[in-house]
Amino acid sequence: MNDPANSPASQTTGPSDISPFIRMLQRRDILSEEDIALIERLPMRKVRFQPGEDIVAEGSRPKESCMLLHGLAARSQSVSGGGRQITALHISGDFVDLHAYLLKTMDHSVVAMGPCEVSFVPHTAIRSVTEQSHHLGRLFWLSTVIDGAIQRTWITCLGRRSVEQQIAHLFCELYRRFEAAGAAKDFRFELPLTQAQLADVLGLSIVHVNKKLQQLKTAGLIEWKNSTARILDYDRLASLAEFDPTYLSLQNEPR
Amino acid sequence: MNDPANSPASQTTGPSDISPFIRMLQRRDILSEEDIALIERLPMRKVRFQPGEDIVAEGSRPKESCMLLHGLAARSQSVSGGGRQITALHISGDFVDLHAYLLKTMDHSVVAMGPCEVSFVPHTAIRSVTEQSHHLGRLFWLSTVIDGAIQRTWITCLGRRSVEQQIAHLFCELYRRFEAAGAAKDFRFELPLTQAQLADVLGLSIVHVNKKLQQLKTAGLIEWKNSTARILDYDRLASLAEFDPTYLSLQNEPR
DNA sequence: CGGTCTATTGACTGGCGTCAAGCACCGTGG
DNA sequence: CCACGGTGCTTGACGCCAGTCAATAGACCG
Repeated sequence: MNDPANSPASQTTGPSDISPFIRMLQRRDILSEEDIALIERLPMRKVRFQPGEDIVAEGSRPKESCMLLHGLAARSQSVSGGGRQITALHISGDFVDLHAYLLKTMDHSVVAMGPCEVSFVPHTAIRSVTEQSHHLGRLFWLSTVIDGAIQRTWITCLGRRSVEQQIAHLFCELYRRFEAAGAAKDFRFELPLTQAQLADVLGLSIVHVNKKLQQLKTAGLIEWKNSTARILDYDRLASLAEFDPTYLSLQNEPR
Repeated sequence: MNDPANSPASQTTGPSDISPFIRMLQRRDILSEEDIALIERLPMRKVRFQPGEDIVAEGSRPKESCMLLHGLAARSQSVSGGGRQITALHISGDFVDLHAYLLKTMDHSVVAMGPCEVSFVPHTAIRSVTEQSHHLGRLFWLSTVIDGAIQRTWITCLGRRSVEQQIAHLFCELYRRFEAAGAAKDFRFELPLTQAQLADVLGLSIVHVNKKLQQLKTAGLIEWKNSTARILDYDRLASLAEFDPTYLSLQNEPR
């Protein structure tokens, strides 16, 4: 089940366009010319992945971290019996497994949901940049800390919210994140997930997710077909979910 | 419900003993004399809290972060209807809300479970230390990243494990963390939680937690009374929980 | 045109929440 | 000394939510 596609990931050489990552940082704080130059000089190895492929394997000890330039990726932990739980979703501009720079051993895998374009950055280069710019060091740190804030919110959703609320909350979160990344507007965004993958996010069975999705659709709150999601009534959806975007740290503040 | 005790937190002056924090860092990497000196010179404000008191309030914008010197504390998010979810448990030596240094606004509160002794460290001092020592900067970062790893594991437990497994997993995790902190041995540790608080950790009702605890007790796996927990058969408990301590990063490695 | 993947729907079962009652313990005050 | 209220733990009855099993239909592909 859920085995990665066996076609090898295609590796491309040449310069990567890391502007999604720079824009992500600039939404959080002002970058100096030197900071931007440091990032642009980061050595990178660009790789494309097909849906379902492993980008980083659970249990491995990578020597580089991956930045997602395009697509949707997830962190996934497997459990006995073939099941799995998705613990994070990442979009274009996210420095997905930056934490592995310090953790050394992967306690989960990073998987491509849709087609993904990824840049691998050596840990030695990350170290060098953070030692040359305290400010970039803090922004890298911030990136992992925001991931943690999102994870806390997911814990609360899993533990204390109804399934409708969980789905509604996830749609609100993803929309706000895509919107901030410039990848969504007018309450519409690309969501290349299957219902089975969504079930792995929510910790539920496929059947149940399907039925609850129907309810949200017939209630006129969301649409979702052909990998395109649309929020029909954001205010009602957010109030159903008790969604408060503070945890996403979308405000630009000096760090 | 769950209102903090109305007695004001007692504030003490004088030097704090931050050795629990230093020991925590030393279990993860080697500290130089200079690093230790930098930490010992950190300005601190030591405060005691009674069970149930708020150490840091949800929604606040603290100018200092708190280090837990003694006791058990939790991060808690409240939901409508008076419920709450505990998203993390912290023990002696943990730099509990270090992430607030970068996040600025608290998306959750920090609450004392048992009696707690806390040191507040100004964010300006944290910044100064991380700019004086890249190594300490990485270790501070690491501390927040390990918190994230624990949160991921909790997500997987909430989403994809049975209640027995969740409780078993939590007992294994806490024992290994207490043991590493020197606060537990022989499979015995202090766990000053009520079953209601444990229910808020697991996202379950009090009644159900109680019944599943009985099962683990009658199965001869754990004991827990008078705030003292004991694991009777660690191997069976860990295998029931599918517990793999990798995510706790208990290995000492250069970072 | 068959095979695989995804979405959908129904029937049945079991897990977990809610409500409720009762017990044990403890500190307070008559 | 005992009555008391508060808190935490325990247990049973009942109902709903979510999982499992199963079957069907549509989309895409070889």
